[in-house]
Amino acid sequence: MSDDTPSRRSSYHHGDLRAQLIAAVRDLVEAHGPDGFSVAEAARQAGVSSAAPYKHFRDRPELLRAVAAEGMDRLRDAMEAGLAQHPAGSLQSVAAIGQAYVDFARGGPGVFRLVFGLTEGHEGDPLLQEKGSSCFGVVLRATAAVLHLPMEDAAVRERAYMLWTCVHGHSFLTIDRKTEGKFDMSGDWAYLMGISAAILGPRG
Amino acid sequence: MSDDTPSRRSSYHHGDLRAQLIAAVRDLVEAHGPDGFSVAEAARQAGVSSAAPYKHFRDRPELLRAVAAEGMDRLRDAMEAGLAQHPAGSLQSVAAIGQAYVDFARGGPGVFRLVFGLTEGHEGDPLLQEKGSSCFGVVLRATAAVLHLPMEDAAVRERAYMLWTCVHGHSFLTIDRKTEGKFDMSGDWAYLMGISAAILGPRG
DNA sequence: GTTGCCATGTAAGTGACTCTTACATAAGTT
DNA sequence: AACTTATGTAAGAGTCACTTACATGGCAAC
Repeated sequence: MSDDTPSRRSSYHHGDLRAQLIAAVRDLVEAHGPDGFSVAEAARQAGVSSAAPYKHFRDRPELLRAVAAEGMDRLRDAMEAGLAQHPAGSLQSVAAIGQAYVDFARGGPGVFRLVFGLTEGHEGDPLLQEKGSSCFGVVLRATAAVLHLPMEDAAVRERAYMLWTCVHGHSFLTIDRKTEGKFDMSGDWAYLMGISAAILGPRG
Repeated sequence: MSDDTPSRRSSYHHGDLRAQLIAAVRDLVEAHGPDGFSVAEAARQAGVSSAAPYKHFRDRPELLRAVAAEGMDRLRDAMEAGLAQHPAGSLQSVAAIGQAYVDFARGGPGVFRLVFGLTEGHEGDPLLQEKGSSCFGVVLRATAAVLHLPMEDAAVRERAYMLWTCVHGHSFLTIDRKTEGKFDMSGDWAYLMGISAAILGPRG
């Protein structure tokens, strides 16, 4: 897998188990889905006993939550990068955020499902809640710029939420293969520009 | 649970195990999520040994698939009913389909996640694929009526797909509680009419 | 340096789950 | 009445999450 982290163990103690477990779980979730993953298998990949992970994570959900949090950071960074690629206030900047979102989902469906799937005990996790709001903030900012309105405006929140639902739904339908015979887009971009224009108006 | 199906067993054979298992699984999935469900618990609820279900379903995924298929039928019926409540070609008729979709998700998040979640081995199931297309057909029909275009028109497919993604995304974000601080709709109807108007134009 | 603390590892075990195998029971067919 | 088939049980193999008791070694205080 990863060769920059020494899997050979010089001593009794591992030294980097927590990070290596998260990496192993990410790979496993990608390979077998959030349910298919097992703590025992992750421990095996890290070369430790099946009890060792429980020194770093209270239980299975907490381990998954750590992976979800890390994934959400990557998602926000990607959205931010997409936004920065186009002039502020353009429809393209909004579509680019959507493209980053869809790419993230397609590039790692397992983690995406984990991030947005309410896997076991995510409900009230304030960390994930806050990271989610941070992602939405990017959409909010881009929307406000297009509409020439302050971010706090109700219309901005409304339109931003509409955009979010579209892109979220498209991402899920894509990775869940529910779009097979229904609508074969030549690419995501046409779809993303289409909804951006429909929801924010054809200006930009 | 259900009192119309006799759980008392007069004889060695159950007589109605298959249907009763599906009902038990539906309840369990609703109570503990698609992952929290176990075949053993379903068997226990039906009052049979833990090996009995395997006479009716090859494995766990096949049992879940049966529940998903039944759920998809209910979804299509609900969408159809929503469509019929408003004059053909009105934005209301489209919004009503969306409302049925959201209600279905909120009313049974477990089954909804099961239906649209690619749980284990759904990928190529032609039955679910076909039932999904049947659901999309309802949206397609309503969209064509609003746009005064034939169902086969590319624009109709495009707009119908956009509507689907929005409603699907809204449903998922709602049941996954990702919408907490972001956008508190007074109800779904305003949102549904909003996206219908944005995507299909303000006629209707 | 020695001593003791403590974070982090292991071994072994509990109870639950999926799914298999071998067998028992009933119901219909010939 | 005998055969076949559908549908149940009992027992068990293999896996998993998680616990408990114990082992190891890095590090601070002395």
